[in-house]
Amino acid sequence: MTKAKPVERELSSKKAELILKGAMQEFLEHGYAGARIDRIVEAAGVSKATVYRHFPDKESLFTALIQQLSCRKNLFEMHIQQTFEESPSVFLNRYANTMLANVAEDPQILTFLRIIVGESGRFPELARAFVVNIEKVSLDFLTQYLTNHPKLKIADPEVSARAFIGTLIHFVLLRDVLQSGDLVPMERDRLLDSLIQIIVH
Amino acid sequence: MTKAKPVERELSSKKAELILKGAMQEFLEHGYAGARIDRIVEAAGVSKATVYRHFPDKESLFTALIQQLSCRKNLFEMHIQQTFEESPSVFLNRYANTMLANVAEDPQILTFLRIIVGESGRFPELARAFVVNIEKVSLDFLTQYLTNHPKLKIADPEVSARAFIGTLIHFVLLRDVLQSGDLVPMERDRLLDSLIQIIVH
DNA sequence: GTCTATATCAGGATAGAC
DNA sequence: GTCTATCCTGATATAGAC
Repeated sequence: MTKAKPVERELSSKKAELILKGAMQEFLEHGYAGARIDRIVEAAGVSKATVYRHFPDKESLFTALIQQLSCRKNLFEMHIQQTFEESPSVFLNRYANTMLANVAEDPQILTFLRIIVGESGRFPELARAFVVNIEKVSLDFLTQYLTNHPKLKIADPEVSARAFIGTLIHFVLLRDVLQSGDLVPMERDRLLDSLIQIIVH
Repeated sequence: MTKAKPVERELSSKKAELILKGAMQEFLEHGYAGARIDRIVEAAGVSKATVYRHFPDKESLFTALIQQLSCRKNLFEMHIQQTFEESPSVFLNRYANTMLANVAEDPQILTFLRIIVGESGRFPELARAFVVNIEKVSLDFLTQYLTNHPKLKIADPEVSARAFIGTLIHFVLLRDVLQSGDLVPMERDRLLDSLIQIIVH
């Protein structure tokens, strides 16, 4: 033990970040089986050998990328102000609109959702990371809110939270993910207003 | 015009059915890009050339198969008795349980859902066929029911139908598709009972 | 550590005999 | 209409120079 290493080594070198960045667009656009290492190489501007020096194989690169994305994408944007002085209706409306706005302004979220669901049979760990990092966080937060707000007397807040988020996810699924909003038309504001009425009584 | 053909020709020959059957397990198991024509050939017990004589290419085979499945799979089993003598709570409970039972007893439905969502970016027509044949049918039916049942006075039945089905789909998505029921636990009967309370007031 | 060059093999699709 | 045999492209992964 002559000399301590200054820093153990930052988790990913510059090249590794380039690779992950290139891999992101490739996997999101083409899915796992459809993704081509050659295109990742080209997008990242590195050689193929470098990719394989950083990641053992295609599968590892894929899971590393999606795990990272599950932490970063915040479908519901949790930094929302939560004050009990505000009426539940107003808060829930802002909460839902924030979520819908996130989806609208970041189309990558849609392809991310498609991948998570589409590959959930072959990569269940990725699906579970998504649920823990995004769905569970949202459900727990909303359950707490519905439980604790002094103006609310909700019989089963956990189910109400599920109904609220489930309806929103289903709406996004039909309209944005499956691109079928015209086949089952529903105006956003009408859905939110009526839904919130149902939830808060 | 010497003699009329006895029957114009049934839509698909025996071989075509074998091919579709083999294609079903292959596409459902591996997705579009991951599916291998060789394995379809093997499963169907025909030669590769025969496949290409019936279907121009892999994409046509895929869309033909999924379109067919969208007509056959009846997620919500529409043949439910709809009588207004029965209370809404009982009916909705049976309706939801029928849907959940369908999912439980036919695991192919799950892989079917994964494919529809996963490939909805590249094959939007398939997603739209699914929405028309399954989602829209269910939403319209339930909207009618909630509108017309004499015991119900629902402010916005269309939204209530969306909330009901959306919550169920979301439940199936988390528990069965994403295989994360243990991460966000929720007992089925509790969800149904509380949800129905919310919907029918 | 990174590149160039290549091994190895499997994919979708087709030609031509029968 | 169906099969056998094959073409050609492009995939993942690695060897070896620098």
